[in-house]
Amino acid sequence: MTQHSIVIVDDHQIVSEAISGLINAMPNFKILYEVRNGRELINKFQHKKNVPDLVLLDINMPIMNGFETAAWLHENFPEVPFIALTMNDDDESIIKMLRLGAKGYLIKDIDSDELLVALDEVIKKGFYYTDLVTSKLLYNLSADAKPNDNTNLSYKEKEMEFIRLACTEMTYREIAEEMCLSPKTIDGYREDLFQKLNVKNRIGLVMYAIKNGLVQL
Amino acid sequence: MTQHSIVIVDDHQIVSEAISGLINAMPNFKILYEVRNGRELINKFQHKKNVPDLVLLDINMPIMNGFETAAWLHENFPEVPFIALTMNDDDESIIKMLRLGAKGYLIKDIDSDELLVALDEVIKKGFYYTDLVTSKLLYNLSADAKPNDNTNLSYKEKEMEFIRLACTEMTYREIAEEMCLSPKTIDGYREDLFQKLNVKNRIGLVMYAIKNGLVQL
DNA sequence: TTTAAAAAGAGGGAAAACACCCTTTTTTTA
DNA sequence: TAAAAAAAGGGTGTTTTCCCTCTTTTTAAA
Repeated sequence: MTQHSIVIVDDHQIVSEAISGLINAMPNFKILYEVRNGRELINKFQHKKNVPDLVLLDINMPIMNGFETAAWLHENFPEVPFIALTMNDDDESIIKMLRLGAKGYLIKDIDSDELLVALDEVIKKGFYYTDLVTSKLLYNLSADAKPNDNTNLSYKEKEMEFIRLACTEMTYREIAEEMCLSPKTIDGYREDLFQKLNVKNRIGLVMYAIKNGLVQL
Repeated sequence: MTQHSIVIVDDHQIVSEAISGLINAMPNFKILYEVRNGRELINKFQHKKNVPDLVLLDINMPIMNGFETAAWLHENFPEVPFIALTMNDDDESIIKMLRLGAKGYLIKDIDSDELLVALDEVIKKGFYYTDLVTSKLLYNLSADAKPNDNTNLSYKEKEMEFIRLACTEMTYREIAEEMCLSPKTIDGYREDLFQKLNVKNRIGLVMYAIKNGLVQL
């Protein structure tokens, strides 16, 4: 039986040690070493003998976080699979990690059995995606298929009207006329929305509106 | 134990019967009826007693195919889950079906055990996605993995690059820097494209790019 | 029912960015 | 080597963006 080497990237020493012990207890896996952030991992990887068969990666870390580390890994060692192992269970983190090439995404409260199954699967078939991850993927897919799923962020009637018109070639002056409001009022809508949606300019607003199905194509 | 009712929509009588027999052999499932296409299913659904707990749906059928049927189901009976059970294993079919709300996607050469597992899972937790499906979802997620087939539409490399960047919040000055060109050259690209695509301003360009799949969302 | 606060609408002014002319230089290529 | 294409520049008016302040209307509380 071949023994597979694993590296843990996590700044929480307790967690890191616990996982380490757990994995070392298995005959077919062994922890090569543990590091506290991405920067340390990069240093280690300079020596070929320090490149493991798999990396377990936390997200929240000082100096170089999980996303940056994932990007670096994906770019420089695409043949080394990594699994995100983190507390973050928000959509953005999951999607972001998957985009960055994560072969699995585990929430830290999983039981040890599942972790070992995940390691096994990733080594054997290259990936291990839980139902949570699958559902995020599916949701991501249907994001534009469900235009009227904006119940979380309620847009007022006028605001929606403005957003729709902002996605056309009309100038704000023309939009104001169309909506029977002063251009200055429109200016107010614009500023409010930029702030609320965290965009810099009208292009950003348009892209947001499209990505979130606020406008019909 | 509750017995769950299942309906098969498939024009291949042999397949339909085989699956039917298989499922009826299980104590917790029973086939309510079989139909040969979506139109027949719609007719059946007019009576409330004919609405099952789950639908098994083929894609290639005469009169009303699987996609149309899926769309109708999703629209009119969103509470009735359906699993696509088909020969098509191409990306488009899978993605399309998932978009239409399929709770599972099975290729017809699966063994009977897996079909029963799938039925169980869909009834219990609402969905059952195989590794094949998951991998398609993941593939769909990665933007650069799906090159848009507009390469033939005479957009030069630089032009495409500009269009992509024009769909971000970057200013033209920043785009110029990113592309290692003078802002004035970018200005030229812009004017050419406005003319060529018959748009008035950057918003128009962005909308054109999105509508024509020139940019990935 | 009055009153205070919040929200919507409107405005002034100014810098930055966008859009549109037209001309010149450099590079490609036929 | 001449023509075409790409890159770059000059100048200018318009639009956008981002500060403010102010009035009117709605809403909610006293």
